[in-house]
This record gives sequence, structure tokens and C-alpha cells, in this order.
Amino acid sequence: MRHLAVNRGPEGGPAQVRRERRRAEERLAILRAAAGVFRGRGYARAGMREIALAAGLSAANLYHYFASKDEILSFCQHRALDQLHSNLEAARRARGPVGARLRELARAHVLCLIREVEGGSAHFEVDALPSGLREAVVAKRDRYELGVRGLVALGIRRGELWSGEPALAARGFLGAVNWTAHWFRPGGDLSAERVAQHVAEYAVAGLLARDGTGARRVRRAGAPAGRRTRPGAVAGRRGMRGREVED
Amino acid sequence: MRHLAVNRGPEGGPAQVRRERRRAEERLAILRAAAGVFRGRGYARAGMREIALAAGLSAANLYHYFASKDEILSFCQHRALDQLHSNLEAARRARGPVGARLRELARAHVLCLIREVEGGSAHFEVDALPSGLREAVVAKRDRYELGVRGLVALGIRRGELWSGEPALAARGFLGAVNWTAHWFRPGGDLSAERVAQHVAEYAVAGLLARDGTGARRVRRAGAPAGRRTRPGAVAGRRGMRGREVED
DNA sequence: CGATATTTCGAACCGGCGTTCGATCGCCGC
DNA sequence: GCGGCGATCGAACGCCGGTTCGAAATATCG
Repeated sequence: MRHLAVNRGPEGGPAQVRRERRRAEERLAILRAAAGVFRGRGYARAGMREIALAAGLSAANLYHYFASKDEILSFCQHRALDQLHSNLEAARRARGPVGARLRELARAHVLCLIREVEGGSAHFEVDALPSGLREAVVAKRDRYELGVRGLVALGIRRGELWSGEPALAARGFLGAVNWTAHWFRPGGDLSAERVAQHVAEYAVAGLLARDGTGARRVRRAGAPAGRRTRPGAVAGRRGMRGREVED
Repeated sequence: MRHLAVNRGPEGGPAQVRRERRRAEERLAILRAAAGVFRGRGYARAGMREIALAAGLSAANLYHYFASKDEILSFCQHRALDQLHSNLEAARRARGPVGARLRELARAHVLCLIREVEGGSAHFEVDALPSGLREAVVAKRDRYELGVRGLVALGIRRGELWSGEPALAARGFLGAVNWTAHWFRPGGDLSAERVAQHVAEYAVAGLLARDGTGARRVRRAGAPAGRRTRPGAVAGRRGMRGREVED
């Protein structure tokens, strides 16, 4: 971190931006290589020399692109979380049955985790970060979880989904989806797309309205939100007339 | 590992067994303390001195009870896995609807993970073990997963469950259940029993027969196994007449 | 009560790993 | 071309943490 981005004035030369672009690309390449090593050996076991080898440069040179190993992990996590948040926004904006939206969200989530191009599998090593960097990652992850929970709550209010406890249902949903990163190994007999499809199917199925026990409320989508919420239900408190999904 | 269990002959004295019993108890106490530290800080961050402090003895003295830090983790995992296998055996022997059996299995699984008395939360740190100790743990864990998958396959053959792919459904099921250990913190507003109940409910719901799409085959339990398996289904191959659950 | 084995502990060891140092090479602008 | 800045690297540093050492305290047995 000795001489990064000197920024000698408000306006850099035309070649300055070329430099910075090349630098950003190199950072991304390193990030990808590091993500691969993290996935293969876990964060704790992965060494800087190993990451450097995978990225094709020397260990010392890594420190011209990242301040520390923790920062590399932090960037991996932020990148993947940004992708997840983008998926979430798409799911919130989408119209149609909440189940279908959640299914697509789950599918994208799984793909984000197991696709090699992203360093998504490094999410679960949040505990490895020092508190300074961890805070931001945890906050972003919690915001994502709250968004998913909001979608689940919306589905419950609409009567499309069933759940005794939206928070627990959302966590089960996320668990089924997140777990994929623990066992999936690329190159197996199951393609990433196939896995994502099936796991998403399972994750949403656990949320769908029960048919045998409990109230049967499978219903056409598009019913006005906020209706069909029985007094005893655990759905969202307070009225949020304008918003469709709670934060 | 210098002078453990000298074993001076085929028959130990009466006080010998008292010693060994006390030793075993001390080992268990250390195991519990270590499990607590592992849960709180993660395996990599937990130090031997910290474990020793939690267990109430010096760091050096730990090595009179365990050969290494890895061995402590390994024992934690084996203990928890033994518990899980015991649950699995109960689920296999039980009669009645497969869904109910899986729900009870999931409930017991969650409780095993989040109850403090057991070091169950250390399962996910399997990658931290050196290959020698890891093999046995992974094998035992895989056997458990295969057992769950067998139960799922049985439910599918019986027509009580639906799944495009038993292996993926079982993994989603285990994911929803295992994830609990990542977020549950004792002392929150949700009791362990309540969490286990709801998460198990969700995990099984994802397996139950679809009502809208797909074939509807919710049916009274106890139907003979092996029937109702359509030719195209992905259920278990080959006949296993005597066994109800495949290995 | 001596002898032996077991438990305990403070202190030190040492290997690995994240990190830094100092120097060299190469690219870009004037 | 040449000056300077950024990129690169081999080597070394320093710390942290698992592990070991040697001895002292304690229990067990004849």
C-alpha cells in the first residue's frame, strides 16, 4: 500500500486512465484467482504465496494491488454480495407470482455461488475478517437477507406462500440455497444450471402453500397486497400501503 | 502424546478403571469447552491457550488429553456425527409416513447442531482437518447423507414425496437444516425447540408432493414400497425387496 | 512412608505465513 | 534518449500459535 493511485490532480492524463483500467483488470484477475484458491482450500489454509502463484505474480507484488489478505477476501465478498443485491432488486421489481420471483432469485443466487467466474463461495468465511472489514460485509449480507424475508412476507400476505414464521422460512430458504456452495464441485456430472434449477425448485417448494394441512390458499397471483392477512398471522406488522416489499 | 494409557497388562486394577473414567470425563469436559470456543470464534481463530482457559487448565496440559488441536476438532465432529447417525437409525426403524419421519429427523438434527451440550456446530470446519483425520469424518458424514437420501428415495417410491432428483433434494434438505448452525445464537428470542420445529417443517415441505404442478400423490402412508414408481422416474434403481431404505 | 506413575504448568521452541525491504526492470511522457 | 514513476521480485523480518521441555506438585500403590 505504499504508492497506490497517487492522484496528482483533479484531472489525469489520457494514459493515466489506461493505466488505471489495466490496474483494475489486474485486480479483478487476482480476485478471481484468489477466489479459486479460497474455494479449494478455505480462507485460512490459503496462503498469499499460493494466491500469487495462481494469479501469476510474486507474493510481494500482490501488495501493490491489495493492502492485505483480509482486503482480498473482503473484496470477494463485496463483489458477490453486489451481484446478489442486483438479483434481489430484479426480483423486487418483477411482477407476477411471488413464488416464481423467489424461484428465479434462488436460481440466480445458486449460480452466483457456484459459478467459477465469481468469488461467491467466499461468503461463509465472514468470521475470518477483522471487525473493521467485517461490519460492512455483514451489514450488506443482512440487508440481502431482509430483502428476501420481505419477499417471503409479501407472498404470505398475498396468500401465495405459507409460513409459520417468515424469518425462519427465509433462513431455511437461504440455507438450502447457500449450502450448494459447500458440496458443488464444477466438473461433476451435474451442470451448474441443472443444480441451480433443482435447488431453487426445492427451496421455493418449502414456502408454497400447504395443501393437506393448514389453510389452502393457492390462488392466482396479482391479488392486492395486504389482503387475506388474518389477524393471528405473523406477517408484517404496521401498514406499508405504498411499498410492496418491506425493507 | 508422550505417556498416555500405558496399559501395563491385559487386566488393570480396580483403581485403574477409576482413573480411566475420570480421564474420560475430563476429555469430555475439554471437548465441550473447545466446542464452545469453536462455535464462538471459528476453528481457525480459536487458540489452544483459549481452549485451555475455557476448560480450566493450562495449554500444555491439553496435550495430556489430546494429541493435537486437530484431534480435538476431529473428536467433536465424530461425537456429533455419532449422534446424527443414531437419529438416522431411529428414523429408518420408525414406521409411518416418510414425511413425518424426515420431519422428526430434521428436528433432531437441528437440535443436535444448536444445543450447547454438543459440539455439533463444528461440522462445517471439515476442511480444516489434515487429510488423515478428515477421511474418516467425511466418510461418516457421507454415510449420513446417503442415509437421508435413501429415506427421501423411499418416500418418492412410496409416492409420498416428490423430487426431480433425490440427491439434490436431499442436499437441499440438509442445507436448510445445517444452515441453522450458522445463524442461531442461544439466548435469542427464539428457543432452540421452536427453531428446530419450524426449520424441520420447512425442510420437509420442500419434499412433499406438489399439489398444483406435477402428479398429485398425497396418500395415506404404509403403502407397499417399490410401487407407484413410474418408469420415467429417477427413483432408486434395481430391486431391493427386503430393505426398505437403500444404503 | 518411600517409590512410581500421573497430572500440571511456566517457559521456551520453531515453523509457517503475512508482510515489508531494497533493488531492478520496464513503460510512458517530455 | 532520458528521467521518473510504477511494477516486479527475491529475500528477509517478525509475529503468532501449536507444540514440546523439564521440572514441580499430586495421586496411587505396596
